[in-house]
Amino acid sequence: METMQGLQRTCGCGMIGSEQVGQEVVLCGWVERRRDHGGLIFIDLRDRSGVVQVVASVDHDKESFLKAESVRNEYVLCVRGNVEKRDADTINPNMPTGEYEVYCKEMRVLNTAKTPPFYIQDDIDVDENIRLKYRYLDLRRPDMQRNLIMRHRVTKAMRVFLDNHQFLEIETPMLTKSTPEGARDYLVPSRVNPGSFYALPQSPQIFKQILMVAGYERYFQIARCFRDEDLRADRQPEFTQLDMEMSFVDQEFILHLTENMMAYIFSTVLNQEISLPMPRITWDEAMDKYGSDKPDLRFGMEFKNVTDLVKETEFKVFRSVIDAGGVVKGIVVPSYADIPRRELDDLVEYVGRYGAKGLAWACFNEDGTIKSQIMKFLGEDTIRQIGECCEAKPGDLVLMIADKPAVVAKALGELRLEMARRRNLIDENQLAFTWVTDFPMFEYDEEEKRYVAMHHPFTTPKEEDLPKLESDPGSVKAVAYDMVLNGVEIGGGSLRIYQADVQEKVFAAIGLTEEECRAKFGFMLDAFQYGAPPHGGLAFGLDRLVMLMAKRNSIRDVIAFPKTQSATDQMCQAPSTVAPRQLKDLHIKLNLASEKLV
RNA sequence: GGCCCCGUGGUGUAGCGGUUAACAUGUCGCCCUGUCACGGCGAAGAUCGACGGUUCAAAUCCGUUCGGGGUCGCCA
Repeated sequence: METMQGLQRTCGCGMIGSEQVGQEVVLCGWVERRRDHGGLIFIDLRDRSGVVQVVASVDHDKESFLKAESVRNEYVLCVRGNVEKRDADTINPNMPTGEYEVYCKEMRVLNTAKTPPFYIQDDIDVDENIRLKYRYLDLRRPDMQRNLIMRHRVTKAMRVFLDNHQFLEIETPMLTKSTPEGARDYLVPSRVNPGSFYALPQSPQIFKQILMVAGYERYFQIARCFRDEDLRADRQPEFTQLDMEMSFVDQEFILHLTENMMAYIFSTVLNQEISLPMPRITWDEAMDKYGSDKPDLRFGMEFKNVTDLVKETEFKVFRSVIDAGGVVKGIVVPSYADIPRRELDDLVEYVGRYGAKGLAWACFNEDGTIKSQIMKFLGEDTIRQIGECCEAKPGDLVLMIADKPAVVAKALGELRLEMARRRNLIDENQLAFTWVTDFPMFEYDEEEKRYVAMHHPFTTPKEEDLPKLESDPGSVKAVAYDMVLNGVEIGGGSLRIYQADVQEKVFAAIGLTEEECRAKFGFMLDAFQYGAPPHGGLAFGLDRLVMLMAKRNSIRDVIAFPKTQSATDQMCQAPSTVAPRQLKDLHIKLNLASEKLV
């Protein structure tokens, strides 16, 4: 094996261009491919900047040619040679550096490599498990490098923008106090305090609010957060937020500032302009029209409420739903009146997964005729009225669900998305941002039989709803907002409560006693008695944002070392058992079911 | 906790009661001076995730289990 002694890298492989022609360069990188033609060997040399073709031939340098014969994929090389423009008939138009090549004068094999389990290139089709086990090879692939480079550029743009707006980056603790409400905490046992545990933060929420009390006025942090819940394609047990908080501002200021930041990020990183201001929709309207608090606005298909048209019907299915306080809503699928019967059956099953007990359909055929399985119950006139209400044109399909409002929202909302995907109605290049505002303050938890904070209990209720905190908590709206992009929640926040009497009422509404409040966040309530300024903020999910910007389907593709669905790290095999001595130090005694003991 | 999909040479797949377990690619050897998914010739490489059952016979059927993915619940 050789060293780089005496050689200094001059540029990246992907940087080779017209300026270097005729010059001697020193390149370092990995062998992507070797093509051996006998007396002439081509090596595609790759580093972070890209790939360039290195030529080793007996005519130029016998010694490096002999080394090139023994080189294999992913060997680490240092090459000294001259950059030449290729002859016109040997140019490779598929390669950014395809007009040039480097004639090898000296080759050093800095390291060998085992044959990798998969090719280090884009568009590979390899089991995710293998990719995660050999993450260092997966990360060597150009598209993964692009993703992580993009992630870096996004965080850099955030820092530049926020610094320009007088924000300070301040770190908050990783070892902190377990908070009630919300997700399960990851716990860390304390050695010096037997029986006590730290929690890893679910978010820096309380600390950033205390920083406002402490007079820092504008704070941000690119913060790691932890939640011990089940994983999804867009959910990891540890993830990263851009966390922000600011004092002496109102909702308008926060929305304006952060949407400008988002425009700056997209402009800087992707060279894409976002038109501002972003559209806004209230939570009530979003639920009413799209059945979701994170509507995908890249396409229409808004819900139409047809309850009034069918409320007098004798049709038992609708009748009983409406009598029980339910609604009947429909969506129009454009130009799909000729939907196959089999697909309709399939859709019934699809909405069933989201709790809908059935699916009513009406095909408004091109020739003016109508086909519907509920025609015989409602009559043609009513079906035509439904069509008019939904603004269905000839050739369109109307799909309807009758159920409790929450079930209609969920099932019809998912159906709307599914039909848009199936009918190819989504423009993948569109960026549909929207703010969703005026979230409910509380939602009712059926399991615990009490109200819980929808956002978190430090969110301020809308001023005009304060009188309803005790009498009708379910109707209280909060000064809370989410930023949504293409149907994905990428950020959310609120104005916070800074007055003790309001905070007390909110705690009371979610059934927290005074003692519980003291025990859980007495320190925060204390802090707020020493001059808490009005403040608010929000947090962006960095992983999801970068995932959307990089057009990936999973946040695992924009996280260097992600975990699998069972929250394990396939590369380093975490979590793992520990030595009895470590447990003893931590005062921990395991109590595993006997069959799980080794 | 529920539901769905996947697991066969290094990698990706085919095979779905009896096959010499097939194909592509990679790997190794020899040849090749303009390739770029180079090419030609040859070779090696799998007890079909694991365990148990049914059967004369199991990669194939059944059960259990492990691992991966998607999703519902969950995720203030």
